[in-house]
Amino acid sequence: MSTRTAPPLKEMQGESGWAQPIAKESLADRAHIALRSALMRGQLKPGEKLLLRPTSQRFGVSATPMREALLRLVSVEALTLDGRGTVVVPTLTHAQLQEIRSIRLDLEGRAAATAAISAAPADIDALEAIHIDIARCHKSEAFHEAVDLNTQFHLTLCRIARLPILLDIVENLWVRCGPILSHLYDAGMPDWDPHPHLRVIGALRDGNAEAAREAIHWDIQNGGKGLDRHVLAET
Amino acid sequence: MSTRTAPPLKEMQGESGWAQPIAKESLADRAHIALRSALMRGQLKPGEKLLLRPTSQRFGVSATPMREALLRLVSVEALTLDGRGTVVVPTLTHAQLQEIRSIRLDLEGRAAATAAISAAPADIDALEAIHIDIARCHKSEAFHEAVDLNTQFHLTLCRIARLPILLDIVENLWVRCGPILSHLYDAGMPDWDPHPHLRVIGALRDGNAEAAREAIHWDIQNGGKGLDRHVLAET
DNA sequence: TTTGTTTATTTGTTATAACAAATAACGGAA
DNA sequence: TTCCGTTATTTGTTATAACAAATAAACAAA
Repeated sequence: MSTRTAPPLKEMQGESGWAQPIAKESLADRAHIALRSALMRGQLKPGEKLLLRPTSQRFGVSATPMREALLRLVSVEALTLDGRGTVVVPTLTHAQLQEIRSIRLDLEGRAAATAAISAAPADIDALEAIHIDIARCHKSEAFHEAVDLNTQFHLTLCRIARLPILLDIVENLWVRCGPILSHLYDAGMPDWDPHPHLRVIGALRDGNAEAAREAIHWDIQNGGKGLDRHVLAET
Repeated sequence: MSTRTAPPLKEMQGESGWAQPIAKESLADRAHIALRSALMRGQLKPGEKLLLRPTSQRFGVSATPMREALLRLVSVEALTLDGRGTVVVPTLTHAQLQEIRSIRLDLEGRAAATAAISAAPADIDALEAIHIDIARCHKSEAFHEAVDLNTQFHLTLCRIARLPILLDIVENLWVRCGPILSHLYDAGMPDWDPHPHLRVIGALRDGNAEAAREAIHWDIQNGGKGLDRHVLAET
C-alpha cells in the first residue's frame, strides 16, 4: 500500500539523515495515486462508472491491484458502489456539500489557528507563492489551474499546521469535492479585492490565531457559494 | 463492500415502505465488520500483527477477501502496514492521541450543538438510556462494558445530529483509539458527580446548543486524561 | 558461545480462472 | 412496431497458484 511505516533501523545508525528507507510502490499504490489525483483534479465526472476489467486494462495491470486501488477510494467515500458493486464517481448532494463545508470550517479553522502560532517564515512564503500563482492564473483565465492551486492553498495551510491526522481528513474532503470543483470556474469565479487568502497570509505573519481562523472561515463560506447554485440545480 | 447504494427502483412502486433493497454481504464485508468491531472494542492490542494467511484461515475465507478487509481498515488508518507490508495494529503516540482529541473537540462539539437544536425527545431518551447503562456498569465495576458504552454515547450523540459525514469521521477516530481504550479502566475510572454526560443531556433537553458544545468539550478533555499517562509512559 | 552462511519456510503481491448474478442482445409472437 | 422470453456477454466476487522478497532455522566455523 502507499504509506508503509519505515523500518525501525535503530536510531538510523549514528549520524542520521542519509539512508532514506526504501519505499517500493506496489502496482495497487500507483493505481491508487493516479486515481486519487485524477479525482482531486476533477478529471472524473460524477456518475462515471469505473468498471473493473476495462479500467485495469487502461492501467495495464490485472484485476487484483486495480480492485484494491478502487476499493481503497471507496472506503474513504471518494468513490461509491452502486447496487451491483460497480465503482462509480459519487454525486454530491447539497446536504453533503454543506456538511463538508461545515467540517472544513472546523478543521481548516483549527489548522489556520495552529499555523498562525507555529508557522516558519518559509512556510508562509510558500503559501504566498501559491496564492500569487492563483492570481496569475486568474488573470490569464486559466481557471482550471486556478481551481487546482486553490486546493493546494488550503491543503498547504493544513500541512503547515503539522496536524497530520487533520490533514488526512481534510484531504479526503477535498478529494470528494474534486469531481464538482470544476463548476467553480464554469460558474465564473468572482475576483475578490482584497482576496481572502491575503488575509490568511497576513494573519499568519502576525501570528494572530483567531484572525487566521476567521480569515479562512470567510474564504470557505464565500469561496464555495458558486457551487451551491450548481449542485442545487441538479436535484 | 459494505455500503452499497440502494438501487433506484423508481419511487418504490406505489405505496413505499416495505421492500427493503436486498443487501448481500460479501465475505470481505463480514470480515471487515468483524475486524472493525474487534478493533473498536479493544480486542486487538497495539503492535499485534495480522498476517494474511493465518487470519484468513481464522475467518474461514480465502486470502482475497481477507486482504480486502484488512486493507480497508488500513486505508482509514485504523490499521497500519509495516515496512514489509504486514498489517499491524498501530500504536498511538501522545501527539496523535492529542490531535485526535482536538479534532473530536471540534466535530463532536459541532454534533452536540446541532443535536441540541434538532434532537427529538426520543433521541435524547436513547442517549440517556446509554448513560444510565454506563452508570450501572460503573457501579458493578464492569469497566470493560462501561468503556464500550461510553463510545456508544459519543457516537450516538453524533448520530442524533444527523451529520453522516461527520459521524463517519468521528467513528474512525474512535476505532483508532479502540486498542488503547482499555487503559481507561485499568487506570481506574474517576466517577464524576455530576457526570458530564448529564450536562450534555440537559443541554439537549434545553435546546441550548452552546451549552451542549461546552458540555461535550468538558467530557472529552477530562474523560481522556487517564489515557495520557499511559500513552506517555510507553514512549 | 558466538558468528556467519546456507537452506527452508513464511510473507505480501499479482495474475488468472471459475462462479454467480446481472445486464445486454436477440428473436419470435402479438 | 412493441412486448416478452431466451441466450450471450459482462460484471463483481472469490479461490488458487506462481513469484519474489524477507524471515526463520539449521548448521558449520571460529
